[in-house]
Amino acid sequence: MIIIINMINRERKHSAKRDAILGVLKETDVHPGAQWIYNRLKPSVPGLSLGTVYRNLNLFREEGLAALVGTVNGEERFDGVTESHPHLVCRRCGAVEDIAVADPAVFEEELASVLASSLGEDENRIREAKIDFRRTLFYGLCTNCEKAGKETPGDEPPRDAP
Amino acid sequence: MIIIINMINRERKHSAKRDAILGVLKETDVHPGAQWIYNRLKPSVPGLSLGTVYRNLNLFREEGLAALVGTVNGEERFDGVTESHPHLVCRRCGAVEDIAVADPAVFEEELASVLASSLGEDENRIREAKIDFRRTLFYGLCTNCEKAGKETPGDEPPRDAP
DNA sequence: TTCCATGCAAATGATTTGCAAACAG
DNA sequence: CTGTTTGCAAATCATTTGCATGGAA
Repeated sequence: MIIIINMINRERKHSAKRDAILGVLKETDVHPGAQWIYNRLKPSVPGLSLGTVYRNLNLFREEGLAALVGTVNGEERFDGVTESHPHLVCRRCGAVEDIAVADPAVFEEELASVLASSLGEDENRIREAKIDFRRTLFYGLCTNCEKAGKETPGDEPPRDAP
Repeated sequence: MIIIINMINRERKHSAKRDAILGVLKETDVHPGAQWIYNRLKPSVPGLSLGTVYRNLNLFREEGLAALVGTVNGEERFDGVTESHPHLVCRRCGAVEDIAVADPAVFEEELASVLASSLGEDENRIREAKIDFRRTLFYGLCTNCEKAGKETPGDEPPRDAP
């Protein structure tokens, strides 16, 4: 006899604020953190609170509607595009950019096979089975900082850089 | 005429605590955070304070004696091996393991060429010049959690996982 | 009605920092 | 001596959480 105990039956209800937060995340390409989204939305959604942004971002992540790109300067940065793809983190200003690979799925496959071929065969099979997802961050200068020139001071490098 | 203004002439002085911290970091393979190092050292170095661990870890990073692997559950994890190489982050317990590739340098080269071949030629040249380093994190089950079986509950997945 | 969603503020946790004392060169 | 390193505690900063209220089904 199988007893399914539905202890946590979390039915989602509709919410305008939730929609707004997800909307911003899907529209922008800055890979924002919670505070950025909050600032962006505050004017148009007066009653909004920062805690709500945090709560919903975590919901989105659990539901697979959003992905975490990584931590930059201690702040978690999100992506409305959930398909795994590579990112560039600017070592000067901390901006996060998409790296426009032709086909993200192909890119991920090739990543996986680079890993596979770098491992011994035994270890290879072991690892293959265990790995769920990859996160590839490249560190360098974003397009803006590139233009500004390497000498421009002012911004500190992200403290999360290697 | 060249004038070198040595505004910040930070001469490093010798310190037993500093040595101890770096020593632990070089000896272990757990890719520890500051607290772990502190706990490890506290018995043998009674006067040690957590702030000192933080301060020295940051020094090591600036000097290239240590590298930041990434953030797991909000905690920064360090590596005494500074040569760039791939890591596995356990999605159950948050452990960080080295992935034993045959030759890290070769692996990094291949990563770079996967990226290069996924970009258009123009974009390729642009990106090549800009990227300083890569950080590749793989998420899955660490060796211990693999053995323990997928059913074992108890640990939450790292909240920094994608 | 009945839960879910939210605002608000307090709580948490990791990391940083200010300051005076201890210490290395 | 002089400047660096440290302990300690307070300060920061991002994120989470408790609780009472508002809102959706």
